[in-house]
Amino acid sequence: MLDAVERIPRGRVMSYGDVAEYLGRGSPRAVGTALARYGGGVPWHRVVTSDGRPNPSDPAGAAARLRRERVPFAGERVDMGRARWDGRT
DNA sequence: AGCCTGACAGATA
DNA sequence: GTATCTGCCAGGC
Repeated sequence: MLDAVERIPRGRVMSYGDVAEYLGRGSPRAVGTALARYGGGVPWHRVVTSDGRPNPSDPAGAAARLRRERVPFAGERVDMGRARWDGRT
């Protein structure tokens, strides 16, 4: 479950729905819940919403980390389509 | 089992 | 652009 998030390369991000799809099971909510409960020790800041907005919990911190990792930003949002990771590295 | 809540997503107005 | 509705899965009571 969380390994999917751990696999997200530097400079890329994945939406909750993408993680769920990548895992092949669950739903964005399940991913969110799982991360909220067991999300310790994983680059949770690389998980964003489908809009490209960082985590509702720590948007500022996540945005800062993402910027630091050269994640393509589009204003306050992450540039999905470019930063979105398919899972093929 | 049923009911409520939550780090979500997509459609519609 | 925002606001609302519905579907989804997991966890707590």
